[in-house]
Amino acid sequence: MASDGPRRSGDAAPGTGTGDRPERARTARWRTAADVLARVRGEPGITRAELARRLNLTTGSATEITARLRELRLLSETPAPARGRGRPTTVLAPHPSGPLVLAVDLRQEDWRCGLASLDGRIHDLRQGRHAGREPGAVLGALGEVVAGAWRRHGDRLRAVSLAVPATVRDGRIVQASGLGWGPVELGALTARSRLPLLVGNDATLAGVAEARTGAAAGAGTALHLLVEVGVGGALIVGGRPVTGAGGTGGEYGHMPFGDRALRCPCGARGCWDLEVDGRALARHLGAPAPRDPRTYARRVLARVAGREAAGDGLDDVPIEAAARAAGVVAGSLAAGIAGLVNAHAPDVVTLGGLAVHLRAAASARFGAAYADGLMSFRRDLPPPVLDAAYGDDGALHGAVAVGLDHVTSEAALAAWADAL
Amino acid sequence: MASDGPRRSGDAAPGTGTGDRPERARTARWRTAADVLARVRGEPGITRAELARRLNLTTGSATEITARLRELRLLSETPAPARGRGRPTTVLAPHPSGPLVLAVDLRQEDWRCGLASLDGRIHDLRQGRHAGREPGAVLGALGEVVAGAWRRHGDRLRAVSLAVPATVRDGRIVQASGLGWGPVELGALTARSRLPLLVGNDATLAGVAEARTGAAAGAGTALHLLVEVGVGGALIVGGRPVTGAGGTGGEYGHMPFGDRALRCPCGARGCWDLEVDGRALARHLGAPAPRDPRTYARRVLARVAGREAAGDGLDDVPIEAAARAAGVVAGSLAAGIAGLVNAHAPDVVTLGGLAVHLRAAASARFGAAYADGLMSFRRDLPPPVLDAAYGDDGALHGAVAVGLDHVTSEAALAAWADAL
DNA sequence: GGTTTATACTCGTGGCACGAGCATAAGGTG
DNA sequence: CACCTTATGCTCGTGCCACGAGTATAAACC
Repeated sequence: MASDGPRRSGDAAPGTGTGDRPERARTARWRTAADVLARVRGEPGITRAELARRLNLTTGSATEITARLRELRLLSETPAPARGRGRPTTVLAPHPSGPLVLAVDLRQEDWRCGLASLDGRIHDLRQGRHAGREPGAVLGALGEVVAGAWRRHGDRLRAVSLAVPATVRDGRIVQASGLGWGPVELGALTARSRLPLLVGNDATLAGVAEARTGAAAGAGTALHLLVEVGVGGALIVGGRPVTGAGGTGGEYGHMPFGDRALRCPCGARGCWDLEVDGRALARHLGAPAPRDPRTYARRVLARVAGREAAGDGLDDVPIEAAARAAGVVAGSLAAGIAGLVNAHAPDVVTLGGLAVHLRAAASARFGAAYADGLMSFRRDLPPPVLDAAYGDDGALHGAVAVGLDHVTSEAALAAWADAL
Repeated sequence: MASDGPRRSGDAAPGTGTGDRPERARTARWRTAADVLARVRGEPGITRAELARRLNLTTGSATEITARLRELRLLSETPAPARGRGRPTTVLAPHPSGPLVLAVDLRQEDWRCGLASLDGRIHDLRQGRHAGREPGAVLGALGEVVAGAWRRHGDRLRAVSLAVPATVRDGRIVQASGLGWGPVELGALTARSRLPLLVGNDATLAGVAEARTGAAAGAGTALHLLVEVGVGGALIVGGRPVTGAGGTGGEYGHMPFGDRALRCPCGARGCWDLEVDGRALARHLGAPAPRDPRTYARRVLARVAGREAAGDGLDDVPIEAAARAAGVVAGSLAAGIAGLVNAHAPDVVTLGGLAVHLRAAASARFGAAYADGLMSFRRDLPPPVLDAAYGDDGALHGAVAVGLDHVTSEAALAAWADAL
């Protein structure tokens, strides 16, 4: 098969060769090691004995492989607290001088970054506000962040993983309406350090985080939907997002679930986007289109929740009207979700951003519209719709996850070992 | 456990160990063999030298592995036609006494089946009409087919792969509206032979066939849509369909792209289903709902194409009206497809069944609605929409593909070798 | 202090792919 | 027709990995 989405190396696609040297065995050899590291990440604090059971390793193999990984500065072992009889085992943890991933979450107003070790824990969290909105200024600041981490950690830093509030194609930004950006190249961020740069959409990465270790943990197929201005999201299968050609998928807000008479800024018609955010609330309230639909929506929903703020500019909006509008919008959201559930049959649906508040503001209406939109055979056991566990931190944790996937791939482990 | 980490060749369940013995190495050992067989299937008639290049094998490894696979009755080698200088190589083909898969396509009026060898070629194609519509009668006949193949081929038969025009959950039919069936167990088909039984939706499997070796061959992400009564389909990523929990996904026809006022027999509202098939054509023509929407639609579209058949019961329908109705319906189909393309960003879209004729009957309207529904950044290079290459044979070929995936899995190869 | 239990360690074995060198079967050339 | 060129196949020693069986160890239990 041709090159495509899930870029990583040790992948599905019984396709053509990797194109590299005859180094087939060189990477294949790391298969078990990669599995071990994945397990350590999935269950931080796992003991060696437990690991061996999970992976069906004999004790001999476990001894060998942990020794190897310790030697390679990938894992460290510390005595585990005794539990009952038997010889004490050890807890597996990332090695203190093992590989690191720099995860960066670029947001509309600011950025955040953190260094992640192999267990997925984030250290050294930093943040900063954008000085200006221009791509050059923002990327300059991020470039400094990358350079700083590279200076401090040298070869321990193995990848940079970036979450952006934008449509991403082949590692480049196609458009970021929230930032007011058109196409932006990102390669400069790691040009000097030559680190692998992984770029993903923020909603997609938040979905990855939820599916791996968040509210949808354990789900084979999970659907994450993030509402802010419009709807973004991702379908995550086996922990990997389905992002399509070039990674531009996940634009769920541009399915025609809405009024065909409305033209969306994206260029299409009837987009779901227009039915579920602040713009929709304003329409239903007879107000003009808000300049900042996100803040506007939060204010309206706060009003519904009885937390009216003075000077929110909504003094003339009665609570009943706000509640009605929220109900309609929550219904549109739920109906669309039901359609997506019909099509994709996720085990769980997770909600992020405004969607959480929208549902809370009109939960009965939401639940009714959800049930009403499901095919009847799905109603016996409909996929639960859960609030995101990571809140606003999903994108950063998702970036960590994707970065570590890369670093613990067979090829990357082989490279790490080669470098001693 | 949170599905996570780099997922290897295996399958879904990224979770705990396989649950089997410590037979980790026993199956892992077959990784390269599985890759070789996958390649032989992907490129029937491939030579040994070409294979080695594709998989980055040294000539020594190629010698060893082909010898092993020949010994195991998985592959056979025949001299390849010489091409230029150099020592002649051999063509790899399935072994004459290698494993076989029985693929069965259960359709509304009849069934078809064939035996497939490792290269995916179908031998010994048979078919039969259903004597009665009752599940018992139909499954009885299919049981005979399975038993017959098992008698004839014994242990060479390694799996039965079944395509059904139904919603499938965990290998069972949930409902098959075309057949008028409710839930149906299928395990009895292979209870005696104890063969693995793989069950899939027909539209999903047709999509698999198109994505592997049909019109979408080479696509990393492909979307297949089949219109008959309503719309079925599948998103295929890396050759594997995204079928969700229990395999019930792919019900694209039940996304609310349509008129929210219309209640669908499925229980939901506004289903796309209702906008794109014979029922929609009848509505737009002011005719009562047809009893057999599929035949009705074919007749209307034949009329549009100028192939009016006497006695088709449409004598009072002017061609212009039929063309108008077809245009509206083709537009609805295209608009929905555009929405799905926005959400999933496939490399290619393939059409099956009525969808092909619908588009042909109103190609301008279809093309316009498709473009109009795309996000503007997708319009530069929109995914091509192609007619299915396999026509009505997609489901059977897809069943073959899935069956062979199973048979050439590492675990199945280990089992085949153990049985000598 | 002895027993039980769970786990770790040692070591010989088999399997696989590799790499280097040699062998072979064609086409091309004079 | 002898000889060269080219592409490929074959042999064999090597390194690496996980296995399995047996042995050793460190705790809790009695």
